[in-house]
Amino acid sequence: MRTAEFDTEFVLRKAMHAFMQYGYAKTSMQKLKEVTHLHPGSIYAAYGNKKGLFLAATEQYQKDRNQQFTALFNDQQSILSTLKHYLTVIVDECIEGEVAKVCLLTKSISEVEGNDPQICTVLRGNLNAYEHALAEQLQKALDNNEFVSSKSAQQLARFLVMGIYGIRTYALTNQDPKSLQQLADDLFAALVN
Amino acid sequence: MRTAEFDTEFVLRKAMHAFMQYGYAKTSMQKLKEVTHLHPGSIYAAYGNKKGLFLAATEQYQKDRNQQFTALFNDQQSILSTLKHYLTVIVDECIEGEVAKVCLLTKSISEVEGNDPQICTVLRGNLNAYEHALAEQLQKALDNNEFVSSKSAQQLARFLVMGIYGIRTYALTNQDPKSLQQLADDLFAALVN
DNA sequence: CCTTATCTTGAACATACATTCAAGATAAGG
DNA sequence: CCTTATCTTGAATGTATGTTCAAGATAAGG
Repeated sequence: MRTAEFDTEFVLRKAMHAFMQYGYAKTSMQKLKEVTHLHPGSIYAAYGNKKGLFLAATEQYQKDRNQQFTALFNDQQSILSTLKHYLTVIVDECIEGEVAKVCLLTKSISEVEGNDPQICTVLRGNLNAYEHALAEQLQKALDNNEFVSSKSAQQLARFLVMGIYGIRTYALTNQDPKSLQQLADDLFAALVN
Repeated sequence: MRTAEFDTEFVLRKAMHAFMQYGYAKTSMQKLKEVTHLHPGSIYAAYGNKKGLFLAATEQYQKDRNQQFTALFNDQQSILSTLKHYLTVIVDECIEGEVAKVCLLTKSISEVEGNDPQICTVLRGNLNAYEHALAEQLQKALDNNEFVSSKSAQQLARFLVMGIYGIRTYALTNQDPKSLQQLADDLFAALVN
């Protein structure tokens, strides 16, 4: 008998970043070999194929994101102030030089849509879960009377994710931090008004 | 002497739709051959290579989009009501079955970012021009006193394109027409309030 | 109507890709 | 300490890709 040697989280995070940078199609097995320090045999033994590795990397991404999200929203601040802070975190991520300049989920679903329905379904599920998590927080904020709104938490969450997706896409055309932060501020204001 | 036989606009629109459906990397020359009814020699003679064909298709896309935009905003309606209508047009486009389900520019820049700076620069230019065109319309609406705002036309336009990018991305996760239309309505309301 | 320049055709090419596999290495069990 | 199961290694494979090119076809000019 023998146990696997490589660190799964290390491998998946390295793969994840390659997929974020180059996209699904343009991240070659060659590249994945290099960044993970794994030989083809090991990759195929552990994940089946490139798609399997991608889906595993996606899962790791979702885990890491969830942890970041929970850590932020489990502090003792008001939900709204945490949300405002969360938006600035996203803005910072969008700026050149960050490790996670884009969202792996939206970038991948945009690329793969029309090519691989299976991957799309997985990504859609993850993104819907994200929207749901935001809706939960907004519902709590409404319950706490942190703000009032004519809209439901679900509708507010939908608007919020739309804005977040929009900021991330806009950042591909304009890297000016002030413009991005202003978008985040305008989005927040539109939400609570 | 001899003149080229194929219809440039036909070819570019066919290529354009293939790139929209499959993305830049996953649209093979094989596929482009099929949809354009052109043989490799003709494609390479006319456009140099796959990238050249893509850039030409992008140019055609921009032309077609500009025409649609100008046609909409040159009617005699108020700018705001035209804008509201424009948003519903975009929502309709997002729904499965439409010829142009996604925006070629944002889809491509998202995919190619990190792979091909040259293509990115071209796409960024096109998207900035789009933002600028919206800013012009909003400035006119402000000048006409169609609405008042504490924000500049430029800031409003930025928020608007963010929303449009966001709706298009959100549509990849949720195809429900009512949800999408509601997003468009909320976006419009956030803009003019 | 012949010439010539240019376009069309499609087979051929080199490369890059995802994937496989057999040989070698190594950790756990007895 | 030997056995055996499993992991690691990396060369090899087949396929798909973008691209080239020489031969054939055809429209314009004289």
